[in-house]
Amino acid sequence: MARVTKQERKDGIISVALKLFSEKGFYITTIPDIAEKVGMSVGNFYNYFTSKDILAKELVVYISEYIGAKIKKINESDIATEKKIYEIVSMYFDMADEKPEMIEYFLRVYLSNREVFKEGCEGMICVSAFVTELMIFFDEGVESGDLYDQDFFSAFGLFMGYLGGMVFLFGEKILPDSLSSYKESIAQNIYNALKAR
Amino acid sequence: MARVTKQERKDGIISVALKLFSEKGFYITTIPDIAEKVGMSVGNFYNYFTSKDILAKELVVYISEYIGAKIKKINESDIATEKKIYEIVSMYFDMADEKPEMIEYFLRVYLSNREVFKEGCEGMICVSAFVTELMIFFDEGVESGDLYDQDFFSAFGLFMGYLGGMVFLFGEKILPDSLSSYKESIAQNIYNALKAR
Amino acid sequence: MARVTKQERKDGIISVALKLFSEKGFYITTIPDIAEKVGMSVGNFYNYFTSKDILAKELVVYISEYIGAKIKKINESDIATEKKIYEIVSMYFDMADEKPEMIEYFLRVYLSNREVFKEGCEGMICVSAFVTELMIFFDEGVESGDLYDQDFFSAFGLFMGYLGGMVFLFGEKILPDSLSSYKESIAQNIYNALKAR
Amino acid sequence: MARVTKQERKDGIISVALKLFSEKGFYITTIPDIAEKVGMSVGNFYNYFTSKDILAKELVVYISEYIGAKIKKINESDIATEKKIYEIVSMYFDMADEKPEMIEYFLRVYLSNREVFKEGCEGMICVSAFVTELMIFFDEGVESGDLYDQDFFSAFGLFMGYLGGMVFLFGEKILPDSLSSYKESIAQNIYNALKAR
DNA sequence: GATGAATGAGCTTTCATTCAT
DNA sequence: AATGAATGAAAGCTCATTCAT
Repeated sequence: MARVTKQERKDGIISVALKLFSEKGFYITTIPDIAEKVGMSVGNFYNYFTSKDILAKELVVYISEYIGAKIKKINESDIATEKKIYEIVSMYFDMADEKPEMIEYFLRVYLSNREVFKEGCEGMICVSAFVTELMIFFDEGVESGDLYDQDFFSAFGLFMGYLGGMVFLFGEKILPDSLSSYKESIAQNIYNALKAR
Repeated sequence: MARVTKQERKDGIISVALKLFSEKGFYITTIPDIAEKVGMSVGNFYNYFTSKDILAKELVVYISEYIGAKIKKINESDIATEKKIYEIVSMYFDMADEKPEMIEYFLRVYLSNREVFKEGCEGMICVSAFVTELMIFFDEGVESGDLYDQDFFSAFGLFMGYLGGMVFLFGEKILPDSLSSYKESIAQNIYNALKAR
Repeated sequence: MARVTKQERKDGIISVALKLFSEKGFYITTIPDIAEKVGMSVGNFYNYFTSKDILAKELVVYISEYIGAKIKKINESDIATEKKIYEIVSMYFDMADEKPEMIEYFLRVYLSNREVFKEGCEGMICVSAFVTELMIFFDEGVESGDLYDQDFFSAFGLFMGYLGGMVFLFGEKILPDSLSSYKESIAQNIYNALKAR
Repeated sequence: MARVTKQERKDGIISVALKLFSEKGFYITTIPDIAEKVGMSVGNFYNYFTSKDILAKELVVYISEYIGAKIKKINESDIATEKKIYEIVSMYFDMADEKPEMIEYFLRVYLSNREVFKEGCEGMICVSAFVTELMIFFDEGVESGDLYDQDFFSAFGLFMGYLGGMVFLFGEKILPDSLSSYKESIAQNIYNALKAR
């Protein structure tokens, strides 16, 4: 009778790797580091992920799907576009507070180590779950007449760049206040930038 | 007569390192890589920079001062705040076009490899030249009644996150058009977000 | 069935390192040198000793305990103090003949490379097993009325300095005869110097 | 008008090298270290000593002659052999107090780094000035009937091993008292060991 | 004599990955 | 599935020595 199933082991690795990669960086974190913290042998690690790079890529997909699901829920809720913006900002900042690994991994590992994701994550492949939902949000906002009809990437860059930037500043302990306290003003700024004119 | 002065050598290293670090990443780029491309021996490299980390830190300062000077000029010009925003966006995107190493270094090396900059670049020390100028821009905009008086970091995060995000998308070859073509709409979005209300 | 146990591997390294360090010196001997002679890879060496310095320190302790045990046996034997001196001299010279690495390591590596042993071997920490036994010998000699009651370190310096000096001269091939042939006269000299007066 | 003569420069190097080699060890001390402390360029250093090894060898000769001269004076003085022993011990310990570099260099550099002195200092070549004087001391002592007629090297090993051992213990800060306070008892011990019987 | 930038071999150490058990 | 010893290429960095000026 196995103590842990294969999936549980995999989840264990994902959880530990996310933490270590986001805290110490991709190159600083070693496979022995991860294996030890998971409580398994180095050799066995390779039964679950065939390389360090593969692990890194699976992590992006994992996060993308996780955030994508959250945005999907917001998209499907019956609230105004302006409110949706607030909800997305709120969700993002709450996550940065509660599961900082995810956002930090995104910012510090995925966005920065091109070499690692070059093969297998071309364009937005590994991140499509999450991008697609934002696309839906934006399209619906335009369709409903709430948002100005502009290039999607400009809107996307604003949204994600802004949120990422704030989380980054927070991570650097540069922000004077909690992330939460910025939710309102930032949602407002985004809405002002994107709203129909 | 000396072929190259000491300063020229140093500049050569800076230029090559900027290119390699931003293209291949900090950890992938080796000192032998840099030395070879500069055309000097590994040992001699260390006569100019006492460690790889030190080199990385000097590069941030170098870039920060470079961009800071550009923004300073815009700050000092006699144009409306809205126009200034456009000028900054324009300068940033032009730089990303012509000297992509600088922006890329910022995004991919400085912002991501915390370990490297932990000691010596605490907070915004190494980046102050550039942050200070943006602060001045913002303060003057508020004072003149053009911009809404909000937390500086929120405005800063919007500005830099947005621009960084767009350059990132461009670097990933995800943008359908040139960066230049986005100047107007992005400047507009930023202005809409920050303007007095 | 495992070819070699982990302890056997460690012993193999100790034995080879002792030989090389004592013959060629600490700085001249490289880890690749050691690994090759043991028949293992450089990387694997570090699974047994986490650094060259650590190896050096473990070697001193190893030798100190080895010699300490020998002296202990002599201390516990039921013979006169004068005879004990002879036995110690004899044991020391025999060792210098049969396992010259040990004594040479002591003289040429431990006593000379302060930098290496500064941290972790302060005072006589790494060498206490052996010093303690000599202390016991001396105390018992004084107590039994055989030895003159003087400062321990003076007696210690005489004993070890003298023996070390002779082994050194021998190692330099300066001595006209074998070490063995000096046993009697040197034991006599030591006894004359230390005996009750 | 030259500020310093060639010989003065050489003396400067000798003095600095002696200090650094004895304090930090032969391999830890670099030529740039020495050159800087002397106040000259690395390149110029090589105009005075053609290699690091050569410098090391010249230093031994220098010290050997220095100590040899001191012993010579004692040898030539009109005092009893017992008193001469005391004078030599006293001179040695005073030197260890006032110019510790010399003794330390002997113990930690010359006696330990065989590789360095292998060629050019075979046997006792580099150290003959000093050994010769001790030999004279011993021969005269025997001739005068004060000392027991035994193998010179045994007497030499006792003398130098003992003194070296004490200075070593002192250098390690293991001795409870000053070296000076041991002069009497050690001279006594040596005399007891060597005197006619 | 004097300078110090330049060389390059070589050192210690790390780590992704493999594989016999 | 699981272990962890083993591999070996490669990294950052040092330093004795040279040589153009």
